[in-house]
Amino acid sequence: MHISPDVLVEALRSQGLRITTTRRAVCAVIASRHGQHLTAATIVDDLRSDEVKIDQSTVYRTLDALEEAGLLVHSHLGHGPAVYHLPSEAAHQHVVCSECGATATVPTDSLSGWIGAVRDTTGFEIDPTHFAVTGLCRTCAAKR
Amino acid sequence: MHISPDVLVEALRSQGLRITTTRRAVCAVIASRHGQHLTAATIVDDLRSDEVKIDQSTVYRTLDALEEAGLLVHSHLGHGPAVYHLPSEAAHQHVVCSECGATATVPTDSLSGWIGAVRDTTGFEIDPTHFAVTGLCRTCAAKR
DNA sequence: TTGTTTGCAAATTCTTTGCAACGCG
DNA sequence: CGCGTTGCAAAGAATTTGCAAACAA
Repeated sequence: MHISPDVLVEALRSQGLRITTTRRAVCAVIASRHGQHLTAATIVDDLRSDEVKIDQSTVYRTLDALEEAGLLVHSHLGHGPAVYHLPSEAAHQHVVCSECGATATVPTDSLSGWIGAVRDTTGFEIDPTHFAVTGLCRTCAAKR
Repeated sequence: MHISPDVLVEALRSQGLRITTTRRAVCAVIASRHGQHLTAATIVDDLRSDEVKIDQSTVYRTLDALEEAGLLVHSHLGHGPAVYHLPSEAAHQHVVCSECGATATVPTDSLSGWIGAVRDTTGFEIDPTHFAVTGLCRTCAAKR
């Protein structure tokens, strides 16, 4: 249930990218908060409160680099910022309450039948993890 | 396969809202382009080229009013602006190609099994139409 | 008249980009 | 040293908001 920042750093290196202090720092945050819904802003705040000086554009660029290296994926939970996580945790579909913002996840494989049907009828190869679906959580649905 | 602008206008009236020239104009565009993927910007452009002077903020506010009246729904096709359509056409799920932006739709009822499973396991009542799912269209998938 | 709407401009939110200075390899 | 990276500031895209003037009821 833990990942070492080094894995991320090494992957950057193997892509021919330079290992800088800021990239190390971003990798450290991702590793330490592994499993959480990380946003670019969260990372910036985390680092700044750790007295690391970093610009948000650098964070976005580092996140992009990690994503191109296949070490990170992001998804969009309704409105608001994109969330990043390790691909190993990505085999789930995000479900967000449009009323209160609560989130839940369901295993993506429960959608495999539907994905196959879409492929057959439209030719689209669906990646259900990139965007969340919205709905109402139990509490908000009850209020209606 | 046609809707009269009057239906929309009357619905606004029955909500206690005032019928103004601009609201009529927005309703007219929605009615005339019924079936298409309408964005706020499209409506503004349409009206302006029809020599109707209207501000985008007014369009957004009118769209909100129509949506609250239950006459319109919007969904998010990946990045980019929200698209609006009549609820009668809403019983479909949007599928967008993350590479080229091509869209397809699939009937929502093909997802009903999954929606039921999500309700049972998480308590969430999913509205699959509000956000599109992304993937690769046949052409872009073939390029990989 | 009076409370609702409108237009305009400015603010917001999230993300990207141009560019000169910086620092890894 | 040279080119990839960074910080900064500004640009962008989509949408929202504050406010005084305009207008429907």
